[in-house]
Amino acid sequence: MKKKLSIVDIANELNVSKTTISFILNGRAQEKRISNELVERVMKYVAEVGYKPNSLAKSLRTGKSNTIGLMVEDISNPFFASIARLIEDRAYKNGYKIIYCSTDNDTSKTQDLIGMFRDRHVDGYIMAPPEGIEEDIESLIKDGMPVVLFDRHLPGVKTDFIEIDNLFSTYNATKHLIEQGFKNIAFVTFASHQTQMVDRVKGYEDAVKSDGLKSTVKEIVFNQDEEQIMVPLRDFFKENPNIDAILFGTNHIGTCGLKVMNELGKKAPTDIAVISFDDYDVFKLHSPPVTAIAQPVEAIADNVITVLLEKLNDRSSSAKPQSIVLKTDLRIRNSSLKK
Amino acid sequence: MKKKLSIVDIANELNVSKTTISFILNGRAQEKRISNELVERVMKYVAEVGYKPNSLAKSLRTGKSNTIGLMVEDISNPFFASIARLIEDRAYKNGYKIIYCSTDNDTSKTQDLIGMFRDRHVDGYIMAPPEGIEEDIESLIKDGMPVVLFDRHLPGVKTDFIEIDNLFSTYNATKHLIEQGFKNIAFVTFASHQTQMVDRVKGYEDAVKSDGLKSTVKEIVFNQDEEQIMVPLRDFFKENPNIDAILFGTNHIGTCGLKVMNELGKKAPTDIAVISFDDYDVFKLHSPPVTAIAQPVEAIADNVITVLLEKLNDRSSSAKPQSIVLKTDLRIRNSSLKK
DNA sequence: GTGAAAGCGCTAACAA
DNA sequence: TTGTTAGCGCTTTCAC
Repeated sequence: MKKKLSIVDIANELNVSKTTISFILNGRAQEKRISNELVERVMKYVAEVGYKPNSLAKSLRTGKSNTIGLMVEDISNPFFASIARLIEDRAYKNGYKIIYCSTDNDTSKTQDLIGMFRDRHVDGYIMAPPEGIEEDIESLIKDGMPVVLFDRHLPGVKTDFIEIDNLFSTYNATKHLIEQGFKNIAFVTFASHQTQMVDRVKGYEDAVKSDGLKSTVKEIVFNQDEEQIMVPLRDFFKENPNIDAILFGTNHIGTCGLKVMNELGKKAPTDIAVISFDDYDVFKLHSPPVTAIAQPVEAIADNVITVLLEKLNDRSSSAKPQSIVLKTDLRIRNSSLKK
Repeated sequence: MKKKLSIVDIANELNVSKTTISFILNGRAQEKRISNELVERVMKYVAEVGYKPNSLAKSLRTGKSNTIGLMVEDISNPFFASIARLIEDRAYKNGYKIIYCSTDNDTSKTQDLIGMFRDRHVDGYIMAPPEGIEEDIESLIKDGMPVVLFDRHLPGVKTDFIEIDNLFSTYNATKHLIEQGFKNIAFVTFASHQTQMVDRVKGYEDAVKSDGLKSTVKEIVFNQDEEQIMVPLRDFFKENPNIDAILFGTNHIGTCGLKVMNELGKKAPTDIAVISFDDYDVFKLHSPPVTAIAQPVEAIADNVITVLLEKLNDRSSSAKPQSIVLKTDLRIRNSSLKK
């Protein structure tokens, strides 16, 4: 186990002061008017011995850790997993590492996690915030930490966020079902006061109401566990035999919904037409293919990281927070077409 | 933006030396025979003002970062995403944070990433290693870093790894197809020299050979991009019209395979029987449901983190590396049953 | 039982 | 143009 070289070792070996080395390594040679010759000699030696500055020490000194904290609801959910992947790529390209964690939409867990991230001196936060976390986020912002929210935002908290047009998405999807001639359209979602969920419900309700149809909203308690979602779904189907179309509010519920429909032998679209939020392989490959509200995952990730990097590079600027709202794409497939 | 308290602030406020504070905070009060009274006073004050030691400084001093580096092939792949989720939970429970990254199975990218992790002083490494990374891993180990591999291992590199019985898995799946009466069974996989892939091919070949059947292996160049996988798959189906059963070597290929079959109007199991490695919603919900080789994801994650924590807690022990091989579960569904 | 002080490796103000 | 030096906040040896 060879000992790691420090800047002092380099300085001694080259008979130069460590300051000079530091300047050269940090690209400030020009500014400090250090001779090209020296710069070259140093760079060559550094490359040769493979010296890498200790980033911990650097962080301690500069207060920067080049780390971004990413908090999602559940990293194993395909929506968040794909966002995470894209954010990771872009972050690494810009010299940032990602520490991630799953909040499970649990407020107190998230508070702990924020504490850990803070403790780790992450430079910035990207999160899909759970309910009730407003104060913690505000305190983060007050302390000058860049925070970018996505998938939802916190009304009242002034910070940047990237989200999609949830209201229009479900409105549009519901309208599509209505146009197809379905009359008894249900919306199944997680019980939640989060903005994205509230908007999704509202979009659905606006649409059914505008056509004088009955609104049937089934709210399920948030849970990662499939069985806990499927139980109330089974009940729902039994209690509402007259439903002829259903809109699922998230990919997780959509997948569980399809499973329950399978169990019960209900076929789309003949028994019940189906649309789900989010577009994944499960929906594309299903028989029949399931109509889905596709989120622009790449654009979301791009915007998130772009906004965060902007804030990171320009800490002082207290420019007005940006709210970016992206469009979704209703991918119409057989599951929602009236025969 | 309130200034963060340091141990010195606490010491001054309490008129005690920072050493004493440090001892108390690190649970060495007893050992150092510090008066209970003082301990209490310090603890009370610390709790009151919400003082948290600067972990960066602590890491710099102790060399421990309480961070684990997790390197998977692609965090957005459901297999790795679910493993990541489980590892995350267990790591956090034990006071460790996770920094993750996706290797894309790219050797030089992985080398960079290892460099970053090393630079960040992660305490331990969990990885699904790409090919050609042997030396880097060995150098990690030589430097005393705990490394646990999973999903595959590197022959010749002496370190702990957790994997599944790949050979038996595909052997068993192939046997199942043979028992069902299929005669022209193909195996479609990524071209790779990685242990898990080699074993999967071998399991398949052993099975077909043992029954005197022809072996048809289609190797596809590794790629995350679906289209790049689907193109050779389309060719394969066209060039091999007589295939009556197919075994997909990974979930990604399996999913793409189903898509191509959809395009071409080929139905399982009547046109071609299908089995895929890994068991996910796509396969469960498919019509017909797809027979799958389910990996024990939880057991893998559990074992990985257990072994790593053991090594972390007992650095000195150069106990013989553990190789844990777990069983898979062939979940037989309609896609592989002869009508 | 407690405290002084060295030092982990680095940056940057200030000197020279 | 380069070097000296003072910390960043913490742990730990050694002395009292």
